[in-house]
Amino acid sequence: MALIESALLAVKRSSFSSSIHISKSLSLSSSSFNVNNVRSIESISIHSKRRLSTCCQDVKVGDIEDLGNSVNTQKKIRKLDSLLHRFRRKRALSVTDMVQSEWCQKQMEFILLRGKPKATEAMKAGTERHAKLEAEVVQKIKIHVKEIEDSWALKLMNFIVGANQLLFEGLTRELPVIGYLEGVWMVGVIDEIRLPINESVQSPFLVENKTRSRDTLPAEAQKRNSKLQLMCYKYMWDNIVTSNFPASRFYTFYGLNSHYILSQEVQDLAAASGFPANTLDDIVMYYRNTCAVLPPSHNELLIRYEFQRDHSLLGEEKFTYDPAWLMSQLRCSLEFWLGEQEASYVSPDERWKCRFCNFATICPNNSTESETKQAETELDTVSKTEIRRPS
DNA sequence: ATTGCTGAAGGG
Repeated sequence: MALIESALLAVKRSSFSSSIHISKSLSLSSSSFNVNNVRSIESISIHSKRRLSTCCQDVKVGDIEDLGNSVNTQKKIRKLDSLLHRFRRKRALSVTDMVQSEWCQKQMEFILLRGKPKATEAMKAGTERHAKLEAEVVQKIKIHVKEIEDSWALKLMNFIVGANQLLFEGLTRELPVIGYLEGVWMVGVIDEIRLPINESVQSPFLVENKTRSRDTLPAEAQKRNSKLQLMCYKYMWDNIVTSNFPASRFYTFYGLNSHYILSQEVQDLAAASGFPANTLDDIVMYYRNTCAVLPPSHNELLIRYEFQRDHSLLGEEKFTYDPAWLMSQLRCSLEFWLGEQEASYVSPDERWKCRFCNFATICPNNSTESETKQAETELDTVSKTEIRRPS
C-alpha cells in the first residue's frame, strides 16, 4: 500500500515539475480484491525519446544484376517496401492490425499512409465502458520509467500479475500478450479471461466484450471480425503457455539490453509483487516461469454484445476455435503486410462498409465500381460535401 | 500544455 501511495506521490510531484525528463509513464494497478498487495499492473504508456520513424528510404537497385539475382532483388525490394517494414519494423504487429486488415485491407493501408481518423462517439463510449470493466478488477497507478527496458519489464510484470490474478481469483481483464507467430512478432490485449473454479478441467476462457451504439446484434461481417480477434488471442495465449519465450530474439527485435538495471521504482514494484529483480533478464525469467505453469485456453470462445445506452446484454455468441480458418486469415493479412499482395477491397456484398469509411471518397474502389456514371457523380458530390477538414 | 505524441483497442 505504501508502495502505491509513493508511486502516486511520484506522479503528483512530476506533474508539478516542468521537467522535460519525463520519458515514459506506466499505469500500474492493484487488484481491488486485496488492496494490501500489488496484485496486478496494467497498461504502459510510453513517451519515448527513442521514437523511431521507420519511413522507407528509396531502395536503390543494383545496376548490374544477373537474372537469378534479380528475382531475389525484387523480393528484397518488396520486403523493404512492405507496410510491415515501413510501419511496424521496430514494433510488432498487433491483433488490431490483423483485425483491421480483415475488415478492409485498403482501409488499413489508408490509415497507415494518411493517418488514422478521429475516434467516433461510439468508439469513445466503448473505450469508456472497457475502462469501467477493467476498473472492476484492477486498480491502476502510474509509474515513471527511464528506459524502454523498464516499460517492457512492466509489461511482462503486467502479464505475470494478471495471470496470477486469473489463477487465484478466477478472472482478469486487459491482459497484455506478446508472441512470435508465423515469423512475426505480435502483440495484443486480451479483454477478459475467466477460470471457472468449480470445474475439474481448468481451461482459461477467453471473452471479448463489445459495446454497440444500436440495440441490435451486428451483421455477419462484424461478428466474423470479432471472432478473428478472439481466435488471435487464443492462438497467442496457447503459444505463450506451450512454447518457450524466444528471449534473445525478443531482445534483438526490440533492441533491448537484457542486462539493463531496472529503475529503482520498477525494482521496488517487482519486489513488492513477489519477484525481486534487478535486470530485465530477471523479469523475463519470472515471465517464463509463469508461462510454464499456465494451461492452454478453452476451445470455446465468447463474445458479449451490450447496448451502450443502458449496458443491457444484447446477446452472447459462443463459438469454437477454428485454427485452419484463423491460419488462412492470418496468411491473407500477412501477404498484404509483407507486400506480397496488393491491398484488397471489400467484397461486393460488403460494400456497405464504405459508408463508414473516412477514405471512401479517395478510394479507387469507388471509381471502379460498375455503377452508372450518374450514381457515381452523385455519390461523389454527396461525399465531398460531408468532408469537413479543420483548417 | 486545460495538448499531442507514445500503444492497443475502441465501433462499423
